Amino acid sequence: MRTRMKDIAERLGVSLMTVSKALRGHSDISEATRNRVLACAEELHYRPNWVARSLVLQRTNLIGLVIPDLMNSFFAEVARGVGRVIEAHGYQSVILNSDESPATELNQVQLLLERSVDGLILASSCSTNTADLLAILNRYRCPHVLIDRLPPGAHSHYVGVDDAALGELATTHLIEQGCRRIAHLHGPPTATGAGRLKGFKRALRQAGVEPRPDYILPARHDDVSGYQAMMRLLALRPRPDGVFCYNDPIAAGAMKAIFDSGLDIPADLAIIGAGNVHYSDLLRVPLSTIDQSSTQIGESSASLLFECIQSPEPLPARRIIIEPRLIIRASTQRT
Amino acid sequence: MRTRMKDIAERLGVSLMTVSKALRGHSDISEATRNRVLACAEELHYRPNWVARSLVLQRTNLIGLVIPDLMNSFFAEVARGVGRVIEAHGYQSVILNSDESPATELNQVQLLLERSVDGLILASSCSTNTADLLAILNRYRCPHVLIDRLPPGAHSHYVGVDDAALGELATTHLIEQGCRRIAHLHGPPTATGAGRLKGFKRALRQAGVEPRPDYILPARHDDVSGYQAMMRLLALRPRPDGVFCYNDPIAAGAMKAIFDSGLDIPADLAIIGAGNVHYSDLLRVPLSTIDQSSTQIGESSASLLFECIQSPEPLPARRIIIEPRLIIRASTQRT
DNA sequence: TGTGCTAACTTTACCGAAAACCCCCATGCG
DNA sequence: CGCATGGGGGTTTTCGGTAAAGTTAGCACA
Repeated sequence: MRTRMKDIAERLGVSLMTVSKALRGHSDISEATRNRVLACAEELHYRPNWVARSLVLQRTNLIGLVIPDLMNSFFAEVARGVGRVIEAHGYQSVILNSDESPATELNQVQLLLERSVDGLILASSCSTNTADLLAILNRYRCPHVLIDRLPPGAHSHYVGVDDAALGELATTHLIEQGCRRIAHLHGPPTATGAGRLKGFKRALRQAGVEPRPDYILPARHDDVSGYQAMMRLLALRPRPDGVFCYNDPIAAGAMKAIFDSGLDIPADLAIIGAGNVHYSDLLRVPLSTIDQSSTQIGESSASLLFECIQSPEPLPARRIIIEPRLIIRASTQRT
Repeated sequence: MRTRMKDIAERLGVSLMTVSKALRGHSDISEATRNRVLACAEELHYRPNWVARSLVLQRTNLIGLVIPDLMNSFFAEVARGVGRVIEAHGYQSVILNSDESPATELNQVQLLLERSVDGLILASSCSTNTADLLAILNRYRCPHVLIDRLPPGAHSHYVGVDDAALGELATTHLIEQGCRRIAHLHGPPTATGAGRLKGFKRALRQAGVEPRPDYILPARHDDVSGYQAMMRLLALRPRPDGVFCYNDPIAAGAMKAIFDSGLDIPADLAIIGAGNVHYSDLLRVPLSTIDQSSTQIGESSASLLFECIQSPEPLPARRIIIEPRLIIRASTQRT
């Protein structure tokens, strides 16, 4: 049986409250008593029970982290960044994988709130139907920070990259590398996906090229879907000579499709992704990508969340927008 | 303010207990009363408070998952497998990254136990000094399953691959591919690392080759350390012509080192890893590896953990050993 | 001698839910 | 009419800890 404060109190013949105060270094306990309590606690291996403490303090020291895909190294890095910051504050995180499903996500958020997590960091897979999600978040008045994806209509704290700028940066780079028939494999229909698509189109128009609808195809979010989408793209005539992919896993899958078709990267097609996952550099052809400072997103969102948690009243919504950085590797270097 | 059962009770003019029973479908509440309670709960958006429930039920519906490196897709896949099983049971997981540090891990396990998690799944980074860890686990009598790494002296439940068999399988494959000067980059000094090393040596001796000590070098667990270790290996004369790497990230880093040195894979050196992370196939040269059924490890360990949680008394320690499977790709195909 | 103050504890209330146990009244039956 | 039965609910205690409000003894001071 686990030792409780009560056990220590009985053993020492003092009241429970004395033990409680002594353990927390309260001032009105004598040095002698405190030492007796501490020694006894040590001897009985006393450890506080966080559930009980949470109930009375109305604080669980737990935050929820909901992300769409832990297998994507981008989000794994975000999680690591979050973990580093919160563990330094004595917090831990419940990490949930929504698998890009808005329904699953809604359910997971609901459960986290029932658990009374002190805060929430959420990379939402919601696209259009965000009302329910936002309603729940508001009802619980639970501090939360959205990351990577900002659902339309949300006026929450947000940390992420400027997606239109990201799309423009990637696409412009392809144009500068001499690509003329540029395609886009877009991801899930989130604000992030929409922003990148918008930047893609804007860059093309700025270069005097009208985006071709048949060059814009949906993928999901993983390499398998990237492979499939790329195969369909390769069947088109004229074939694209450059592809901007929503993220690196899709780009990696797309590259595999290109090799399997006997084509060359970047000679036949240039490829660029987004996210700069750590293995991009190790791929068959090192992948050009747009860095989104994944670890920094994690750390910043966690820090921001703590400000919210510590603030007695809600803070005005803050947006931390990270500048996308172009990482040029072999997959786009045609010269 | 969040709705409590008490609020419903007051609003309806019944006792708190009536509400509690009605919500849980207890038999001694009339249909009429139950419906009134349910309607009111709906109207006030009542949601149970899990902290309070945990305190009285002595059950948090939370399990702890401690892994050495979430950035390694192998462990991300394990986490996904665990998540799938436990969420179906209404559980969630607190995921912690020990970063291959035994001290961090010990601390994290301690904290999880203070949180009264109902169970623990642990891929321990402990090598020699496992006494503290095992003592704590035993003291709390918290059901736990070790995965991937079985510390010496532990008589806990375990799910993992037969590491000696894995090392032997990988090394034998290199021998069969015609490699004669075979090196090994071993990982952290865990039982897993030791087992793979043992299998490596055994395979060599079976082929009548005495393992050369200078061909056995330590790496940590990530691609960066794999790169560095490989660079040292490449400086040796005669140069190895085959390398078995502790895991895929190390192998990926090693491959990069080989390319950076202007050598060819597999013509100059054949490389094999372990873990079969999902991007192995997308690397510069698709990586041969040993599959460890990561998702299955996650699912099996979670299922086993639930058996422990549900069993009134401790189950005899069970070991689920998964057979390693050889995945042959280009990095070892010399013919 | 009485008063006030303070150090060092103790008591009481509470956090939100669940379980054990008690209670009241209607009904049935001999 | 008296008693057992049971449906439908209420009271109290418990979980392990915290906060605020007592309580007691000892000492200083007028």
